Amino acid sequence: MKKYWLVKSEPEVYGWDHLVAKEVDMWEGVRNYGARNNLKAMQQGDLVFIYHSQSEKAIVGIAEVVTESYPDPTADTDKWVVVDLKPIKKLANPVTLQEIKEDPRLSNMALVKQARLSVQPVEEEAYKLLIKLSQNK
DNA sequence: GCCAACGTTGGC
DNA sequence: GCCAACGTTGGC
Repeated sequence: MKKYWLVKSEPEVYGWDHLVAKEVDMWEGVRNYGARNNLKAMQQGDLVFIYHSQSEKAIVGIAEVVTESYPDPTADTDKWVVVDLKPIKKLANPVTLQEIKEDPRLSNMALVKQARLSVQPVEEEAYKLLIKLSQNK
């Protein structure tokens, strides 16, 4: 069954536009065990929200997992992994952290409760709702 | 730029 | 293996 995820990045370092420019790219640099476990659970075809932290604090686009996890070639040990992501589409309107916090139906999202987790699962209901929010403007 | 939250490291 | 100290992330 298809699953949904959310990954965070700082747009100035590596954001949605970088991914679009590359067409398909490794999502690398995850150095956190919780986040890594989520990366490992990703499967081909899963959908991934790209969230921009810091200056933007909004979900900006959707990517698809094209290759499930494999060892991170940029790491000096083999305990870290990456996945390959392909941008699918930019959201019509970004969904901001503020909007997410204001919606009680989204208050249990890891994004709200565990601000620092850089790779996190998203419930299917939350996914659908976020898509709606991105269109209702 | 500050600070809270949280993850990691290292001494014991 | 515990826990204090430290470092990093990210919202404000």
